Amino acid sequence: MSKTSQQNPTAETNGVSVIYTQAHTSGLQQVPQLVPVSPGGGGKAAPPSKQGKKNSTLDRNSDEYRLRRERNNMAVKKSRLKSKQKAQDTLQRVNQLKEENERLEAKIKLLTKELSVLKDLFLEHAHNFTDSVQPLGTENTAANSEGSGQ
Amino acid sequence: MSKTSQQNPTAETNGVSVIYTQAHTSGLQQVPQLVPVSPGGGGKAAPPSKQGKKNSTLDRNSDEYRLRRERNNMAVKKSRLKSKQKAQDTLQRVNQLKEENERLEAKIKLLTKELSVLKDLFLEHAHNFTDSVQPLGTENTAANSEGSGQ
DNA sequence: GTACATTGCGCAATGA
DNA sequence: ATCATTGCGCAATGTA
Repeated sequence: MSKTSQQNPTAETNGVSVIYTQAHTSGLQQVPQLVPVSPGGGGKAAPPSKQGKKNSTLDRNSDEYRLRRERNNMAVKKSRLKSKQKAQDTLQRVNQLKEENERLEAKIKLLTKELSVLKDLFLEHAHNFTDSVQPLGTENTAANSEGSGQ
Repeated sequence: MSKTSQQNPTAETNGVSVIYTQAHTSGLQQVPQLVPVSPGGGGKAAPPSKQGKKNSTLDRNSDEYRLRRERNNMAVKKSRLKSKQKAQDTLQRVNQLKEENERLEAKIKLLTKELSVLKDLFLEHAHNFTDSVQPLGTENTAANSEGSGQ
């Protein structure tokens, strides 16, 4: 169910993303200087009207912009890694708990059996036991003290 | 830790994505017909060389393209929802297991105590017990049958 | 080969 | 202003 491929890490998938990640640093500046609406992902680009202010700093060509983008990309990667790690941990926790559960159930089974044996032994010789005890004192036989629990 | 905002569902975040999701249907067709390298997300667009074949059907203007894209977008959304659901289920499973664990531990505690009481009782009257039993037969006293073995 | 499912990635909005 | 999260769309890849 998938686990064998997983695109290239960091680098590009075909040979373009890199350009945008490093281009501005070198002299490649192949950035489209006339992008109409940004065909890419969740990106926007140019609200039909209203661009007479901070556009200078926010425009795609700005170094500021690229810097911000790159930093955010790092943050995103980091965050996603963390998220995946957490998910994996949770999954592991489930297995851990399942194991412990089995362990506990086994122990319960054992204790229950042990208890049952002792109780049977008690009943089996209850008469001899009480016969020999009752006459001597007035002690509590407690044959039913804790019964069969909850 | 986030849960209050969550951008607009389906619709746009600022007023552009919609164009790409529906534009071709209406008459807006503001698609950039000269996109150089695709400034968007993981998108590529034009491997420096080699485009003399299926580009006609794959080009951004193609209705086929938009159809495929839209379908994939749906699939992606669905897949991500499923993924999140699963994660949540896993988390819930953890809590469930933790509860059961506590329940089991409590039971073990109870059983242990019960057993301890019975054993004490046994030892307390062991002599009387054996006195009355041994003479009759050669039965196993079993006072240590299961000991404290875990 | 088509259709859907997953996954890595970058963008932008928004939370902290 | 900085980083962290999150919804979203794209494209590659996997699966049926």
